[in-house]
Amino acid sequence: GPRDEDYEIPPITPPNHPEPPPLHLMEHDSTSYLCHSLPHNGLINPYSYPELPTLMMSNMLAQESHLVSNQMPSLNQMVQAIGAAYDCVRPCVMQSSPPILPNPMSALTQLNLQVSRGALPHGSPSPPGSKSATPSPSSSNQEEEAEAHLKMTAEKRPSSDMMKPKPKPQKKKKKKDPNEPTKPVSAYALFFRDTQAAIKGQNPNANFGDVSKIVASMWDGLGEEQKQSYKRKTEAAKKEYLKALAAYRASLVSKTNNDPVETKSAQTSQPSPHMMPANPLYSVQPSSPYLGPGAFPLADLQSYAGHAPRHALSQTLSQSQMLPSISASPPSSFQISPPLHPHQQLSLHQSSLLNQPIGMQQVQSQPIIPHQMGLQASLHSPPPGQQGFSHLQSEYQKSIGGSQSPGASGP
DNA sequence: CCGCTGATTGTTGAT
DNA sequence: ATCAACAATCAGCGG
Repeated sequence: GPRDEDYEIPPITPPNHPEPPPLHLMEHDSTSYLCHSLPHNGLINPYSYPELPTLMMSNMLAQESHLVSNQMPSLNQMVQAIGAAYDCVRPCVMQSSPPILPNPMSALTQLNLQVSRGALPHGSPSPPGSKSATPSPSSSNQEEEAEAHLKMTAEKRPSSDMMKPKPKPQKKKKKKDPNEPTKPVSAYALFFRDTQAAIKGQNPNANFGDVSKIVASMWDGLGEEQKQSYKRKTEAAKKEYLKALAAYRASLVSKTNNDPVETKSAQTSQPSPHMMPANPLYSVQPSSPYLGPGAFPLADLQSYAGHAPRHALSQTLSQSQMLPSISASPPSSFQISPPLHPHQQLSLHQSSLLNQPIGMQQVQSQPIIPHQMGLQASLHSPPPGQQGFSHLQSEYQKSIGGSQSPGASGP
């Protein structure tokens, strides 16, 4: 795969971790060249999810928790070191520490922070999007070049001649019949759609690239169960899509044969009496549309964050973050998002709709229900904006040590 | 027939 | 309509 290339294998394995961690630890991120050393730390902290995790992953929670604690110290150190090296690092560290916030937001917040950094007020070297910008000119030159070369080679040479079915070069989108039924979006796309809103809401500054990375990380960290849930939806949609497609084709054929004029009526009636014609997909998915954007995702977001993104996220975050917060405008980008917990609702919905294991688990294992409710209530009312949680922010900071200054807070 | 690879598609938002 | 990063999916070809 494309991104595999990057995986260069982490030069440094986490000394502290005896076992290969489930996820975050190992992140050999692709872009590690930027800052290998601190990969996880950045994430780790941020991802320490206190109670959210219960969402879906019970076991992970346990593991991670302990992991987090272990890493915390190292994280600080690393950060410091890194900071020294790269001047930008401190930010990442900061908030990571909250040991256990009562609210789920913690994870989310962290996430935000990371992301927010992307906004970079001024000159920041290398936003995620601008890969070519190359943050470190001298140091990674060779590597970069090599990489680039490799890429190019791969891109151009490799299979171009060899295997390239390439029946039709169609560079970009091929026109599709407008009438043709839309293909069901992939599980990932679905997930992206949902999550993206939440992420953006929390980090307005995050650009598409950042969001994409985060989402990817989340997706990666997403429990299989959850993934499956998405997949199920997709599958169902696909099924219907197939049907619709068949119908569409049939109608098309008939249309061709018969009368073009009948297109409309043919479509409508042909497709299947019992199924919906226009967009089977949407009708199928109860999740996003009904609950609303952000509902599920948000909750998930937290859990995802906690889960520990494998690679990109950490890197991305660390990179970006570092620069911005350097000086001191933490709060600006760092808005804590309202802990909306629509998640609960969602779970219920899902479970009822498609017996979701997740939801059940949550309820069972998570006694926090009351807690959540409270949060929900508070969050729910206020707009997704950032006002409602301002106090939260304070609290959060407080708990973590007031200032995010890395050096300041010693172990 | 299965696996691998490349190309395509989809997500949002800005241009 | 296009692009950004990313993942899923599709299509084609080789063993």
